[in-house]
This record gives sequence, C-alpha cells and structure tokens, in this order.
Amino acid sequence: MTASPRRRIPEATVARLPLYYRALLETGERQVATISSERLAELAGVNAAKVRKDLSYLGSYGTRGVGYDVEYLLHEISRELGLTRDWPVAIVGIGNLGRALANYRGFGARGFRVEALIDADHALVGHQIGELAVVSIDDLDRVVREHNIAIGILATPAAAAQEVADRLVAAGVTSILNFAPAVCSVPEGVSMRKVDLAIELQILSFYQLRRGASGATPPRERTA
Amino acid sequence: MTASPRRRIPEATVARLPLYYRALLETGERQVATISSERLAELAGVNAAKVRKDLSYLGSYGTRGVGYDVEYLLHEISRELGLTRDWPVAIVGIGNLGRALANYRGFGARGFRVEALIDADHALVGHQIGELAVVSIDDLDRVVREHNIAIGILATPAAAAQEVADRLVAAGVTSILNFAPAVCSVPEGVSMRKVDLAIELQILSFYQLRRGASGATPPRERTA
DNA sequence: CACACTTTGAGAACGCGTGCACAAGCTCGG
DNA sequence: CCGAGCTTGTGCACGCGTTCTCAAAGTGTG
Repeated sequence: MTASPRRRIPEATVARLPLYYRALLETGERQVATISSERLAELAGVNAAKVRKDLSYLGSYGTRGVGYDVEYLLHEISRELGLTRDWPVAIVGIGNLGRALANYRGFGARGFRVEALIDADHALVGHQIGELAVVSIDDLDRVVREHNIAIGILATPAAAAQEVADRLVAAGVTSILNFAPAVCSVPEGVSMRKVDLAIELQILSFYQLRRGASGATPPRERTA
Repeated sequence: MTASPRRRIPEATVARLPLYYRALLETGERQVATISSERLAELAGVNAAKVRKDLSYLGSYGTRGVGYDVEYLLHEISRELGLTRDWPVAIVGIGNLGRALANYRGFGARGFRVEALIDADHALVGHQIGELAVVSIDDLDRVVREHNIAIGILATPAAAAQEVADRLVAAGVTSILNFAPAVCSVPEGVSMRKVDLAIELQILSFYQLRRGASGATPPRERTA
C-alpha cells in the first residue's frame, strides 16, 4: 500500500498537511462527519483556496456542495504523511533540550516512538529518563540498526553536530531533525530539517525593532 | 548612521541574516579580517549569489575584489537584527520544554535575557529554576510590564495557547515565539513565529516514506 | 601606468507558491 | 424532474525569491 501521489506534492503543501491533520482530528472528536474547506481553513489558520488546492494534490477527496468527509480525509492525510505506521526515533544529545524532547508527549501521539537516548557524556550513560536509559554514543551504530531507526533527532552542542549527523547517516538514518545551532550537511538522499531557537528570536527581534523599540508604539509593518 | 534600511528587506533574507551573523562571529574569532561571499556562503550553508543579494539589501558594505570586512559587516547585521541591545524575554508554561528553554544558554549569548518564568500551576509557583523563580500567571500582566518585556515565549499545552497569547498581547508583548501545537492568532502589529516539533517530524516522515525506505529495508547509500 | 585578476552589485529570466474567479458537480426542496 | 443554492476543483495571473550572468570596481604586479 504505497502512497503514490497523483502529482508531485509541493513542499509548501506538505508543510501544511500536518495542520490539516490536527484540525481534522479535533473535528472528528466532535463527531462532525463533513467539513468545508472554509471551516478547515479557519481551524488550520490558512485560507480556503489554499486548503482546496492543497487537498487537490492528494486527489479529489471532496464532494462539491458538501465538503470533505472528515474520517476519510483524515485517513488519506495520515497515509500520505506516513502516520499509519510507527516511526522509531533516536535522540542524540541528552542535555536540557534532549531531555525535554525525551519527555515530550506530543511525539508518541503521532506514531513517533522515542526508542533510544544517546549521549557522549559517560557520566550520563545508564541514567534513566522516563522508560529509557541513556546509551553511549559508542553504541550509536548498533542501537540505530537494532531498532531500525530511520529518523534521528539531533540535540547536541553545535560543535558536535556535524560529526553526530555523519554517524547517524552512516548507521542508516535518512531523516534528521536538527536542533543544534550549526550548519550541518548531509548527503543526497537524506532529509534534514533545522530548528534553531536563537534564530527564531533574532527574526522576531528584527521585526520588533522596525515596529518601534519597546512594545508601546503602534505597528507599521506587516509580518507573516 | 543609516537607521532605516535602504529598501524593504525580504522576509527570506531576514531569516538568513542570523546565519550570516553566526558564521561571521566564528570567522571573527579566527582573526580573519575580510571574507568573500563565497566563503561566507559556505559557512552559512547557502550559495554565494544569495549571500551577495541578501547583503546588498542592507547596503553596499562589500569591497569589489576584496570581500566584506568581517567586523564591520558583523556590526551592521547585529544592528539590523536588533542584537546591539538586550531583549528581556518571558517564558510562559514551565513544563518539560519551558524548563529546557529556561536553562538554554543560547539565548543569552544573543542578548535575549530570560527575565520571567510564568506558569498556571500553583504547585510550581515559587519553584526556582536557575536564577529565576516561577511566578503565577495571575501576575503575568504585572511582571511583563515591570520588566518591559516585548518578546514572549509560549510553551504551554495547546489548549491554553490562545488565551495566554491574548494575555501576553494585552500586557504589551508584541512578539511571540509559539511552541504550543495549536493554531493561535494575534492582532495586527504583533509578530508570531511558530515552532511545532511534531509537525517537523511529520514532514520528515512524508519524505521518508517517498524514499521507499520502508521499515524493514536497510539504509540506502552511505556516502560520508 | 597598464594589465591581469578578483569579487561585488544588480539586471534579467525563471520557477514556485498564492489567491482570485468561475465552471463543474452535488444536494435538496418543491 | 427541475432549479436554487452550496462547495469543490482548477485555470490563470501575479508577486516573491532564487539563480545566472556580467559590467563595474577594486587590488596587485611589473
């Protein structure tokens, strides 16, 4: 049951599918059977035309005059996003952030099961966090292969990021979510998404500045 | 002293300025006086043409045949990003993530000083985290005003996000970094950036699926 | 001073994503 | 069975961002 898209799905659309998914989940829980693109747009925080275009990339799952069947659409999106299966995940770098991620409930709910916690600090190895014990980075390769881990979360200091990324890739990981504040390259055929908290704040700071320094002055620029 | 940009700086460019900033910092520490767009591009993980175009929005700070003066460019970018001043920041929602953010060193280094930790759980109020004590959400308005906080970090559960955002805005916050997995709207004149960890994983999952790396299949190629 | 070499800055072409507008298609009431 | 009323699906135009390309402008050498 491989999901074969009718057309190539634009990256921007892929990034919105999870929003629709979440909105549909909430809607489904309220026993609502169908939903219009307009309502879905509202729940997802986008506009209706975009919703329709996005969903049309998945196929014609709507009914004109009626809307979209919530359960069916939910199923189609989750299949498209690979949420019908479980993804074993490893977190490398069990510092402040890594520990928070390890305890984060939001992952499991979508089929992302954290199955390994890896750190270079030997003082940390063996330490129990939730239901998992931290393992040494020396065992990275073995652990990744044993659990068949395809997705890795990188939460190390910047200096270690590239090396750990290389080791993850060498062990067979093909998707990396990178929290380390460092530029980090992966070979063709491996996806990497970056989340940099300090950068986000700097972007906010930029627009904050343009608005007039200290939160008292009225706006002038529009931001996304 | 050009206090305002020569032209409107594209959003995409703004998002890359922090990358250049970080790359230039590292370069400056190595006592390198000038840097070419090509080298800077390499360090920032983009291409040289983009670097030149981005920097040209700030003004003509380069010298043909030579490159950019590292210290000068660093100064110009930090001014543009508002990193020459300190930004007091409040974190609302002191759960796993909020606590990790409170302890994160990366913020302070860029002038973002966490000055308030706020939570709705009365059992948590008064609890010391690092150098700060958690304060009640009942005091949100007072604390935000007292510390002149313009930037808020939202790390609450999804259900509370919109209400807390509203309260932050009411208290004078005009920039919000939202980690809550919920759609959340703010009035015109307030910036909000969203970081959703589960969504990032779902996007990775999508591409992971398309690569044909089904669960059982071992890795593809290892280059590195 | 002239010339070879380097590197920036920007004009122009292109591609992707967004939003508008509307035809196509469904439901339902009479 | 027909027409009114919705709502989807998509063709199209537009704007933003990226990339290519090259003239302009600097350096260094003999």
